Amino acid sequence: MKRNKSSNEVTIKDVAKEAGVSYSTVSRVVNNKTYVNPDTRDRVLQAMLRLGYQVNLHARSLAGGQSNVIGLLVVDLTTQYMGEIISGIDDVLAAHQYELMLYTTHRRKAKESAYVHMMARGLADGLLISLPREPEAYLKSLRQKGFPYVIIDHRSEEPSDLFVSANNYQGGYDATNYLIELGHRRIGIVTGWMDMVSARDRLQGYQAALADAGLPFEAELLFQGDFSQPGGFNGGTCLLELAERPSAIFASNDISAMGVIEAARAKGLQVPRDLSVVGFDDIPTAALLSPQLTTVRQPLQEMGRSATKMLLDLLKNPEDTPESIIFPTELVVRETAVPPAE
Amino acid sequence: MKRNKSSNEVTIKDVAKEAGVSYSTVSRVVNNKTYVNPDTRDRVLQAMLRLGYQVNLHARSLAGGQSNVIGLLVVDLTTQYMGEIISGIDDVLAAHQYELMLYTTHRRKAKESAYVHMMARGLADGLLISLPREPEAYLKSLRQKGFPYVIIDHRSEEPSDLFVSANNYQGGYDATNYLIELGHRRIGIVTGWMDMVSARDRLQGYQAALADAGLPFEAELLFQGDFSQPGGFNGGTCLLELAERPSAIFASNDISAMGVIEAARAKGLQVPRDLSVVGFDDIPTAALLSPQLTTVRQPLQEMGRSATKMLLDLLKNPEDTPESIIFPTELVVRETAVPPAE
DNA sequence: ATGAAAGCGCTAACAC
DNA sequence: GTGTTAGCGCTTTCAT
Repeated sequence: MKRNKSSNEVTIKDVAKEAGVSYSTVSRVVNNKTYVNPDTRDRVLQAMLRLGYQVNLHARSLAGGQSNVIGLLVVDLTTQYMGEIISGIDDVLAAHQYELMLYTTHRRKAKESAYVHMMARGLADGLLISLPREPEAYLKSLRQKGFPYVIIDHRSEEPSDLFVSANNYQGGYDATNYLIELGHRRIGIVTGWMDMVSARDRLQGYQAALADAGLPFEAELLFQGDFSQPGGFNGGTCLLELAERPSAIFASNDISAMGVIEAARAKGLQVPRDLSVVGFDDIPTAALLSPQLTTVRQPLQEMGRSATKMLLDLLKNPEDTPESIIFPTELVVRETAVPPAE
Repeated sequence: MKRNKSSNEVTIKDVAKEAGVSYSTVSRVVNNKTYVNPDTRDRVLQAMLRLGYQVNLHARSLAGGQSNVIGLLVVDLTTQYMGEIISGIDDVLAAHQYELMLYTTHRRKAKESAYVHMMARGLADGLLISLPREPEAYLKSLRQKGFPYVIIDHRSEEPSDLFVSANNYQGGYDATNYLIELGHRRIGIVTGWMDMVSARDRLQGYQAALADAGLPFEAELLFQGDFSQPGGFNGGTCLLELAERPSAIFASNDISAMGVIEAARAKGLQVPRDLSVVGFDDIPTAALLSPQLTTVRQPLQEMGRSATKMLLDLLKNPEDTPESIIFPTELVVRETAVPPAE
């Protein structure tokens, strides 16, 4: 079975013949790194146009060139959270003629590792890794190879790792502190996946704010969520069934905040009159809900953009040592948090 | 500059040496199509494991194999609409060990064509094209090559094209008819991009419903939108400034319906009391708004899944001639449309 | 059942 | 400045 896919594809050799030059000259024109006589270049360009030549990226990559593809590892594509990040990534990739190859892990650790290895095998020039679940399983081997990667939304403990993140600790602190300042004393928290640093940081911010205000941290006010709406719903339901019900809940992301609000409604409670809620992320939907969601904003698009820029920079100048970035978060005061009733 | 990327990568030859066989045998084991002696196979498998072998997809593809990559062309990644479709695509791709390569056109026609050609050049085994803007520019060449592709959400006029779509005409009809049945007589419409068949179909459904009810189609009640929230806002604003204001508006997708609602609010009007609104798509956010959006549901995930299945089927059995699918739409009655005041 | 060898299309030395 | 040539890692004949 001879390949029929590319059988009638025009290659560099066809162009060479058409232009009456050797095919390495064509390669030079295509890559335009080395100097080529303007006349020759023109002839080649003409021939390329006439024949409708297109590089074969596989061949290029195999031959030692670059693939001009960036791999992106994501847990799940369907969230607005990811949508925002990806749009940032895509912005800068498009501006630099890079392509995006997407791998969705669906939160399966095994896949995470398999994908990373595959991409690092030549498919991609560099890797963007978002929300890694078990990074140590493969990051070590990437490091050994010197394969470039940047982690998004994960404050890596490994000093040599490059990452872009938001200040989750401060965000958690601010959210909680805002509720405290409004007068709340019993403040519940619905956390995210606790195997993620960002989720832990938000929790620690919550605890620190409590401590700074002289408020006790009570285990019964903590519900381990999973950054999902059902998770938020369950969390909200549990917390609201407590004998001494919290007057406010800090949900570790907007989606779970929406779940919490749903739970409150299911119990006949009104938000914010009977329960104040603060989320995290500030996804586009947050402003569209009614009441509009008070939340902590992290600059997701910007994080995607920065991570991508860092990676491309690394690709261009392997000697560079860019610095990881931690973006500040910002409390966005809207309608779901008010002083407690009494 | 010798490639450093793959310098220390283990290849098929390393495995061959380790296992004491020729490297074509290793290839056979890897692809396990031809028969290989069980013992030999075992030895090779062991060696692969020991060495941590991973195929180089570029080499495979170059040598005439498949890339196991599906290309997806999208206008814009950030919408929930796309998110839903992609998640459907991703579902079935993951189940079949295919990878997803994403190309975002940002609505630039030129990019659309360039990308398609590039992918068809070997990067991808098949193409999924969503919301094409100017398909005729490149579909012809794909057809000539016999390169497999499926179009998503575009009812192609070309009989040989394979597509998956929803019944946009019926959806538009149902939405409008529902408003008519509620008692509305002046019903505005905010359309989508009119170069898209689906947008035109929705409009025609609207017109047909009007006609069937003996209602005139008035040009001033039509606003050409662009499927965006600002577009919906502008449309809503214009329509609500009409001397004789419509009592209901059919927005051609949920996002622009949200814009229409925003416009109504900006004018001090309440939805649905002063204005009924019906959207299209039923994106997840539609149910989260308050009031909840009445809309026409199209099964986006399912559309993504079906298209992908069709494509993979085509890849497996090139002789197959699957049929294009038009999914039924479904009116989802929620809270934004009620009988007109009076 | 397995080995040998010819490319796939391209890049990057190396000559001239 | 341009041509020649040796691979990149793999699949696939063609032998044996």
